Amino acid sequence: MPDADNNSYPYIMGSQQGFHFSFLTDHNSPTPFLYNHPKQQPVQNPAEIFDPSFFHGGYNTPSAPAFDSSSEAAAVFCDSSSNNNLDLGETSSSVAAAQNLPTTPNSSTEAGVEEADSCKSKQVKLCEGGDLKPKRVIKEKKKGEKKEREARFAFVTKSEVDNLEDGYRWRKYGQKAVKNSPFPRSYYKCTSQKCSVKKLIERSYEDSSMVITTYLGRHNHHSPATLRGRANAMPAPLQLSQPQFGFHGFPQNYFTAINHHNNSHFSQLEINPQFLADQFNMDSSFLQQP
DNA sequence: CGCTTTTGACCCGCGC
DNA sequence: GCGCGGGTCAAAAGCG
Repeated sequence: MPDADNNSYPYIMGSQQGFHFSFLTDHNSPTPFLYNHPKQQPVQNPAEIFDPSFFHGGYNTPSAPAFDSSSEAAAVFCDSSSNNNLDLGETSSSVAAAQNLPTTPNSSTEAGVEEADSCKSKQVKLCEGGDLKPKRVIKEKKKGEKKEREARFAFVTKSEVDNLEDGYRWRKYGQKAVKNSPFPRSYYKCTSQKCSVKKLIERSYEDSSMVITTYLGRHNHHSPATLRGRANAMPAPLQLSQPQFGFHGFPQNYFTAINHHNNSHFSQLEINPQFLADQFNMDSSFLQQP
């Protein structure tokens, strides 16, 4: 990994039909293209993390509102798994770091706790009243049991639309102020039953025209858009052959670690042009290094 | 009426 | 131990 202080971002860019991509990930990983925080365990299955199916409905859908010919899209990988906690913030902070975004404290705690709630105590999770349902069910967590970190994938898109059409249906379940950013982060879950994929969306503090989208987990079902045949609404999502990507190992030779970001948490990766071309139905000749 | 969004409270890991 | 910050829950409100 030469040139540890190379701060250029992105390293690899590609463009076609008005779209521009860039890729980035962590460097502290046994496998170059995996995000891996120094405190986290190595990722076991790279294929679980890099799931190109996340591109569905995105980069090859120039007629979709968020990806019309006037918009640009930059992609960022920021993947991880096998962590003992679910630190979603890691992703966005990583992305922010990748973009050299400054950080400031948010005001999540300035909202007072004036309301008289008998559930105030963190130890007492039940509301008053014997037969009342618990206000929040605390899942039993075995001691020493490590929570699997979900596969994650993030990219940055230049768009006026926050929630980009990706062919899946999402239900918003939260919104939080982001440290040092005037823009909140929205939390979405896939509405499909038994699918626990989540999506985080926030707008870049540095460039408000850029939307940072982070996916966590893998869909265990097909895109509803695909099933419903929305060819008229938008071009068919990129179809990727599962045997190549999903569960049988990722073709590592598609990537080459080049260097890592100056914050020492990132690697910048060279992506095999042919691979990218294959995935985006592009002519590999368009790929170029900045 | 059912689904989604909003929003404040709660949970929890981490750094100090 | 405490506070911060990120993530999640769930009741209420909104909407088609």
